[in-house]
Amino acid sequence: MRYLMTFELIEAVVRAGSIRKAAEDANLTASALNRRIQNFEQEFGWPIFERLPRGMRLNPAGELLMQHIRLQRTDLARVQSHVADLSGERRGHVSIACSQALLPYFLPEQIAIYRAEHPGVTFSVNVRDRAQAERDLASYNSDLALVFEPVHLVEFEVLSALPQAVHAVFRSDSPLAEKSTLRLRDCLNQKLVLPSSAFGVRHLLEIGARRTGQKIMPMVETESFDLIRHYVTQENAVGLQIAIGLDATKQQGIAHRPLSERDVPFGRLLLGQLKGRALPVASSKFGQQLAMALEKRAEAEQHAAR
Amino acid sequence: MRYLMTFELIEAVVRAGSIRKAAEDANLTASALNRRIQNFEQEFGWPIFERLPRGMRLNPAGELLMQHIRLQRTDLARVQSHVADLSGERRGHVSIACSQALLPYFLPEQIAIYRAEHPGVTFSVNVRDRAQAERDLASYNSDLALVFEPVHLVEFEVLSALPQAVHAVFRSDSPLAEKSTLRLRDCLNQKLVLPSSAFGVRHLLEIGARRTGQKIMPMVETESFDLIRHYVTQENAVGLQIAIGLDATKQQGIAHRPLSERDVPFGRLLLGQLKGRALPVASSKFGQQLAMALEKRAEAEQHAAR
DNA sequence: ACAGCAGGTGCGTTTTTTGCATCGCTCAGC
DNA sequence: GCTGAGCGATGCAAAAAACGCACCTGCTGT
Repeated sequence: MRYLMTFELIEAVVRAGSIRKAAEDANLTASALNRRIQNFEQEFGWPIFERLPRGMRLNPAGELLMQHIRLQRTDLARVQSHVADLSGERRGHVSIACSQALLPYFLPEQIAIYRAEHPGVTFSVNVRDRAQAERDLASYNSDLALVFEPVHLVEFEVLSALPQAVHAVFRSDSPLAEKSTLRLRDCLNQKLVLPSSAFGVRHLLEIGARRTGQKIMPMVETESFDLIRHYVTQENAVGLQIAIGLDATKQQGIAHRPLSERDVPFGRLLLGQLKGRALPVASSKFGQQLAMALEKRAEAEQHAAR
Repeated sequence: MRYLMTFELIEAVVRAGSIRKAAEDANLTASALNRRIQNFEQEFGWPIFERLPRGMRLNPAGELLMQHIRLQRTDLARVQSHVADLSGERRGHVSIACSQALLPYFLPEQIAIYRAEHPGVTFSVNVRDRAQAERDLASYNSDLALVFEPVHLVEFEVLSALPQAVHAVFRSDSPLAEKSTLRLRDCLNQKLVLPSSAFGVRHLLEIGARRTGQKIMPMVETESFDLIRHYVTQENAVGLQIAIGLDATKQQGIAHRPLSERDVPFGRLLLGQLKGRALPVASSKFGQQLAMALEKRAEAEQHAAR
């Protein structure tokens, strides 16, 4: 889009930190870029950059303008997406920020289902911790967020919620597999493989441990849910994570059982978008599909619990 | 804004209905304008106009684009307003759609109060009936709406509400002035000067008349509240409108009394904006001032009723 | 049949944007 | 305390984009 060029160049300067570097990235001379920015500031009415000896930095007015630029671009994308939709073939791009637990089974399956219907739609999946996922929405870097136990929930519009029990995962020959529900004390005297404290699962466990006066002493602590799932097959240990990241039928040699809600509270897996934002067609429809899938899963889990 | 020129030209074509007329309005030749639009459509990816033998009309894609254009422009105005605000002097423009009853006393006073604080802020006040005020918000033609008994209330975010009794207005020497509250039947046997049926006051009166089985037979029916107020000084007649449009201390020779709520239900005077929209600073602050003024008035009226 | 008005186009002219060379300034490193 | 590298700003000529003019085709109402 030619008429958006100035905005793109401004963003390039923000990224690069100086006109000269940005000009190089954009295949322009520094002088041309410099002039565009000066002209824009004149039209806009105020400077948007601070001129520092070592480059350019946005001033407060520039920060406000950047919000506008991002909104503008994503809204244009939304319009184009709508237009593409009403002219037949659905095209577009869906960007989703999600917790790690969604990566192994749930999201790949859902994306494949959607793309089977609409091959013209592309996806970007970004792993974000529960705080950063919300920031991603607010900066228009992601259309949707699917996160376990989000932190702030301001500017976060919940599209669907799925209660999730914390599950213990272990070798399928472990005696723990004999029970259908585990107590926290069943796990705490085992060798533990846990997510680090930035994660929602760990947060819930700490709550549970505090409530029952027990102490959590992990043997291995990691940021990788993948490592947790695989480590328990190496050593006879117990890992803890949420149900949606586990599927014993798909990984040989492991089993998992929920922890009783009496010991560890349920967490919530939330699907959401930025409050008040109108999503592009593809993102909106994919969000609806996810919401339905989550609901179906909620029913299935409720049924299994009875 | 130079980079918005294309959008303005597109709007001009939409308004004028043809390239040639729009070109004349914009001090351009038809060929130049034609090229800009063709270039834009190429960049956008789809045609946005239908080419008719008698001119141009937006196609569905164009309608979607127009929404984007309007949003874009108002959001830019919001950003500029914010920037102006943080650089000291508050500037900007407030556009408000309002019912006729606000014109004589309430709005002039409020605007004057605001402009005494912030002389850099300009206003546009548009009289709209209760349905059109809501359309004005939706099309970004007005920032705020202050309307009596709005119709749909979809996309309408209520900022403040003031219950309003219907008042009878008459010459100050009328015997009606002796009572503090009037019954509907006190008025219906007088010569009546009423707003026409598009107005909320009339709507409430019809409800009241139907409820009490009486019949409304106006002698003069008008769209001008101003005429109502002045006519009653000419002939010994009774006019009906809402309290906020009346102020006996400011117009000599007239008096007004509320109709009892038992006969005619209270209406609601609502201050609102488009749902989810972020207003420019000036409009937002003026909205807050209006809300406070309405609340103060509500308290005063409640006090007077006791 | 024809006048009137619509959008589209080829081409020369005008305006805007760009690239190059260069200036003045700041600051890290010797 | 000097120096050189890096920064933004600017004068000027070249390149690119936008524009105005003249003219085309197509449709419609009379």
